[in-house]
Amino acid sequence: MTQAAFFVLTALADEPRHGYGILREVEELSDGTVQLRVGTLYGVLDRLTADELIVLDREEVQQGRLRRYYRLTDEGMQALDAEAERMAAGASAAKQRIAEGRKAGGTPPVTGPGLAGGLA
Amino acid sequence: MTQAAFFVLTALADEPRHGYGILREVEELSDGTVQLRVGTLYGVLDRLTADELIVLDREEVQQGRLRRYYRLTDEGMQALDAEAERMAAGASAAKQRIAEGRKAGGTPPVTGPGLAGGLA
DNA sequence: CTGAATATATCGGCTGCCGATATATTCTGC
DNA sequence: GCAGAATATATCGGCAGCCGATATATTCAG
Repeated sequence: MTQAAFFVLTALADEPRHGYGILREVEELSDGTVQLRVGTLYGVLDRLTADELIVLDREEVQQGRLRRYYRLTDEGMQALDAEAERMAAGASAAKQRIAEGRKAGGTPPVTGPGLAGGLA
Repeated sequence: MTQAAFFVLTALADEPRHGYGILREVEELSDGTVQLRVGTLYGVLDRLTADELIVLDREEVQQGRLRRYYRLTDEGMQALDAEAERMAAGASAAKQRIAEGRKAGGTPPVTGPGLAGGLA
């Protein structure tokens, strides 16, 4: 599962949303750190639909604008749950290793010699 | 940052490793859920080196086989830390939404200023 | 009327993952 | 001694997927 797909599923996890709504929701729920692009969205939506992780819930015409709402399937919910689990485990493993690396002495705080040059 | 890059950085977080060692370490630390491929590895290694997130630590010839050890730079450590934070936050957000979606219209979540982001 | 926001969708370029492939040494089993 | 697996490096081409640019259409603010 790609990052984009994960965040689309997450945005749909609590309630059905339409494309543009997903775009804003992803940015909001990630605190602005993830910016799902328009060009990415529809490809992801098509793939997730083909994989039956989401389905077209309904179409509404509101104020002259078409809104196409998608929602998670049970399979999509399970996939998201599993992926969230993997991500949490990965993040946890990384943090643990960072801590181990710091105390392991193998990484002396190299703020001395090499840092003067900075980036090349 | 791609998934592959994240796991390579994680594998290097506690101590320097060589390519083949990274391959096995990623599989082990992810409990077999992530399988970093050989064809993926060297591209990732080159990119991370170009970005100065890792550096070539040393080269050893052990039992006739060349071992090329890489280690994290300070910048790489910071990047990994930041990425782990983002992943933890993403996983946490997903799980929270799954719960909200399941109870579907229950008590609105009172997420105050201190969001449940799983901060370290 | 213009520009921004809302809302949909497509296309081409580029990045990046992965299977296949190549090379070389050591170790295990027969 | 030889075959096959494991260790260890690296490259290449195909394909999937992200993203900027672009197009269309309506509503709202100025």
